[in-house]
Amino acid sequence: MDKQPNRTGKRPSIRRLPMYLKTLRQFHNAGREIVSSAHLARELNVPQINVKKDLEITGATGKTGVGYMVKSLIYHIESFLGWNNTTDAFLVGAGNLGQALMGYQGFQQHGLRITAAFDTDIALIGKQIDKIPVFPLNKLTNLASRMHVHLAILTVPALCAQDVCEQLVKADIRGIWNFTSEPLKVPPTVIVHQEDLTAGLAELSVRIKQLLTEENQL
Amino acid sequence: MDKQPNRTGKRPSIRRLPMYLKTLRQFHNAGREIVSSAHLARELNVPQINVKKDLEITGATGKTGVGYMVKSLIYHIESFLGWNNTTDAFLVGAGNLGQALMGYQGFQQHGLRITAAFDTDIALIGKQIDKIPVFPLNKLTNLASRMHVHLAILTVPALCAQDVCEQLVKADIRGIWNFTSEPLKVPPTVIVHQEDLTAGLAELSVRIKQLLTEENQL
DNA sequence: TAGATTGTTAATCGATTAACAATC
DNA sequence: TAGATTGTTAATCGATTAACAATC
Repeated sequence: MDKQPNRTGKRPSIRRLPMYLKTLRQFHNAGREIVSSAHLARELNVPQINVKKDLEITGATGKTGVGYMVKSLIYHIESFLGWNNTTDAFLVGAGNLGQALMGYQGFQQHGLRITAAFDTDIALIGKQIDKIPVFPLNKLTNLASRMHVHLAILTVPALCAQDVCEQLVKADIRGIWNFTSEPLKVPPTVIVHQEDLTAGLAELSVRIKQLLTEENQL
Repeated sequence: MDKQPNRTGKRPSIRRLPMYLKTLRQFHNAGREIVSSAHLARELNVPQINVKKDLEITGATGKTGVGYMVKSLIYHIESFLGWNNTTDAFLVGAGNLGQALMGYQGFQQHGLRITAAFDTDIALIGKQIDKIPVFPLNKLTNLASRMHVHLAILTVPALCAQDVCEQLVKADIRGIWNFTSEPLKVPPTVIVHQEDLTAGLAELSVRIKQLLTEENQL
């Protein structure tokens, strides 16, 4: 019987996949057809065994003694992440951060298209930001069902995050990419992915502290 | 002999600390003086044993049978993260994302103050964004040494990231919070913290795919 | 054949979870 | 005394690293 590769697995590996994908696309554009895990490892400054294990979870296979087909790796990573089909998303909260994300062209390369933005600020409503129209927040439920959108990027002020979140749930949004610092309460049928800048800052802070104390000990 | 708590440790725990800190500050403002790990756990929807272990790495201690002093926990978390003293930072690249980060008031509560921004865009230079002055990029080396700044937030376009990074290293910047998708090459005396949006998107994508396939199996 | 590199299994390491004695 | 909760040690789980046979 075929052994199934672990298709559920491994948060850390999943987080590393976009990095491989980006490099592989560059290789592909440069005309390279075959690549070894050692080559990718060198390029990205990651241990080679790590690369091999990460690629494994996508179900990609290579040829012993040769390497992987670049095209095949790209295909397997994209399929594994669901980035071969574009997913439409709404952006909720067209402030500074929201506008920054609307301007980020990279999303479309990662299977994500922001089709509309929503805000309560009258100065923004009716405008287009990076070709994305901004609608009043109360139109969201209606448009979500009409446009079959089930993914929302939440970039509103923390204070109204839970409030807006409940509107999203009512609009049958199933995935929320939460850029606010507010932990959202949602029913189990809705997924929240918390994007937490302060977590990154905490990590950096500790590393800097360590670096400084090490130096002082010299 | 005293046993030293593990002060180096545990990336995942470190990333969770800001969340505890935020809640504890709220409790403090509400006049609460004592809190148990179980209470924090309930509030934040985290397993109680997890809370206890996370707090342990900061060196905080409580009273058996009673709980922790809120003030003491805040103190220990802040000290552990180095957030009791404010660190000055430069923001490099005052585009959409850069402006969003300048506007994020939360940084100051996390020991971080952006004292100046840098860009090559003449339209931005000389302006103030959220009270932060924008200087030409070529002034960075000079100002960094004069203002004793060793931390930079990098929000330039990916294409010039490595280039700008090398200028930062020359300016004796020791920590770089990298918001570009470009993996930076730096000497070992410099710390880079990679803030990778596509990693978060990858995670969310996989979780949504799983949710959808589970539902289809019903 | 010799060298390279995957596929796969085993060993190590680190984080999470569980259990329980100590004590307020 | 009884209940609550920390401090601490042990058990489990998962991710990383190592080793090596298979094979192009």
